[in-house]
Order: sequence, then structure tokens, then C-alpha cells
Amino acid sequence: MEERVKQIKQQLSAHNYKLTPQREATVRVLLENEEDHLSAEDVYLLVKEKAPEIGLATVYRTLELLSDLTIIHKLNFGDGVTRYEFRAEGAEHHHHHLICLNCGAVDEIIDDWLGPIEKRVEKEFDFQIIDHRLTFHGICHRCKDQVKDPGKLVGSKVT
Amino acid sequence: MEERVKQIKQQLSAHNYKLTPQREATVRVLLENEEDHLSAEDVYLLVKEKAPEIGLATVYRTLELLSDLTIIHKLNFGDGVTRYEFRAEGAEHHHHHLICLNCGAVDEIIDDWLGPIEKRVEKEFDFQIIDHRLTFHGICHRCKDQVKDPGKLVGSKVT
DNA sequence: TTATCATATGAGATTTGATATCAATTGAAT
DNA sequence: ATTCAATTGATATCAAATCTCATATGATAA
Repeated sequence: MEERVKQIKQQLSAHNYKLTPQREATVRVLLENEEDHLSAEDVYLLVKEKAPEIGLATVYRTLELLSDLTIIHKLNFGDGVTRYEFRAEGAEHHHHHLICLNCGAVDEIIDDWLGPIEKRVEKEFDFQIIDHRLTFHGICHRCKDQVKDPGKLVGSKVT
Repeated sequence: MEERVKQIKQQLSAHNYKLTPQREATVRVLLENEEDHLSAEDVYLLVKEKAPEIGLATVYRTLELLSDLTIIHKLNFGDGVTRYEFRAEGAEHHHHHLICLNCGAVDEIIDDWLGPIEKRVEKEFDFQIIDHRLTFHGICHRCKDQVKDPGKLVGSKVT
């Protein structure tokens, strides 16, 4: 934890940014909730618990800054809010997500299985891939017993 | 064209909805711009040209209705607006998108290449897939000559 | 035709997520 | 201590989307 904060501090300094108390509080919240996909509002409320004087705009600015430096990654699961997660260290692409249409849980696939498909895209479409996003929508293992008609779940969801 | 309108009319009646003049105008705009990925605002402005009295809320309601009936599909390319496209007829899953980080163009991959990966997900994660979304972000063939440092393009973009 | 009634609509208010503005504060380097 | 750029917090603003509600529409029954 401490060394991750330190590492981020170095990444900031490398670009002439400082790790201010507000930024540090925000980073710590992100680290403490690394398994979640927090929205800016989520982060704001959590940071406020340890640093009540922080402003919402500062949280947004910090998230934007961390995102610019590719320390974290902006995600959009179609629920109207931008979410944030740490970039897998060293990983060129971020991982994939499994979104349960029944309970809303977001699980992750750590592996990147798209290698062969990317090669095909680059070749057939002359498209140089920088990043990708793969999301599966369906029923997670926790819900499979209580959902009888999955067809009902499809509909107006943004994907 | 006419028969597609007729077909949609039937899909609506099947669920006790009527194809009102406003809904028909909206559907026609969507059909006439099938190759694009229009936002609600785009649709609104286009519909207004042929039916100036229509209200924005009605367009939103119509898009939501068509989306509920899975006649169209909501898309989110991370630019802050929801976009819409017709569902491929009969296709279980919609196709994939190539988004150029330089010019913003959205191209499509008609094939569904995820079969083997989906099998693996269903098996390894006990996750029943209903739909998926796959998007590649990178440099399209039209831009590849004018972009020297693709690394610069990565950053705070929502993906 | 006329009355009835559920559905659909338009105008505008409201909500919500996110960004911009700007005066005040901080803190590092003189 | 002084200076000066970076940062912050409060708030205004913006844009997308939704909600409210009075009105309009249209099918059906008398």
C-alpha cells in the first residue's frame, strides 16, 4: 500500500505534478477499494470520510489527472456514470468484464484472450489497435438459479 | 423500406403499441440513416425536418420503446451520448466496432468472432452469456499516415 | 355521431453527471 | 519573508436525459 502510494507519487513528479493531501487521500481510497469499480461520486463520498474538506471538483480533477497519466482507467458500463479502476501493472490492455444483468455484479477476466482476434482485425481492416474493450452481459453463477427466463432481461440496456 | 416500416408496425402492435405519426417519422429517420450511429439529439434534429412539431421527449420515448422491444440497440462509445442502431435481423449478438482515436470514425465488423471465447467464458466462469460488446480503439486505415505517435492518443478516454 | 377512456404527445421544468470559473490558498524556490 | 505558479473549494454552468402535467388523439361503445 505505502509503496504503491510512493510509486504513484513518483509517476506524478515525473510529469511535474505533486501528490497533494487531497490527491493522496483520493489515491488511497482508490487503492483501498481496488476490487470495486467506483464512480466519481463514490470516490468523493469515501474521500470525504477521511478528508471532509475536499471538494467534488478536486476529486474529478484528480481522477482525470490519474487517468491522463494512465495510472487509472475510465470505464463505462452503460449506467450513466464513469467508473474508475487501476490499470493492471504493465498490462498493455485492460482486462475484460462480466456484467450480470440480474444483480449488476461486475466480475473480471484477468487474461487477455483477444490476441488472435486482434491480429485478424489489424490485418483485415488495416486498423492499428491501441486498446480494446470486451464486456459480456449475462447471468452470473450466483444468479443462475433464480433467473428462469433470461430473454426477459435483454432490452433497453446500453451496451 | 416500406416493408421494414410495416414490419416494425407489427412488432409494435404485437405488444399493444401503435405506430403513431411521430413514431413512424422517428423510425424512418433511423432507417434512412441505418449506417450511422445517431444520438438521440441527432435523431431529434432529423425528425424535426419532416415533422417540426415533434418534441424531444417523444423522440427519447420512442427510442426507449424501440430499444425495449429490441428493435434497436443502445450503444455507448464513451463520448457522453447514447447512440442507436438497428439490431442485425436475426442475429443473436450485435456486431463489433472499430473506433478511431484520431478521427472518431466508427467502423464495423459484421462477423461475430467470439464464439470460442464465449464458450470458454461460460465454462470457466459459469456465466451465461446473453449479449456481448467488443470494441477496438486505435488508428483507422484513413488516419494511419498522419498519426506518428499513437501512444499520445491513449489517456483519459473512456473505454 | 357523441361520450368515454386509455394511450400518446409537447412544452418546459427538473435532475444528474461532469466541467468551467475564479478568488483564495498552498508551497516550493528564491 | 517574498514571489509566483500550481492547486483547491465553492459555485456557476453545461449538456444529456428524464419527469410532470395539461392537452390531444384515437379506438370503442352507446
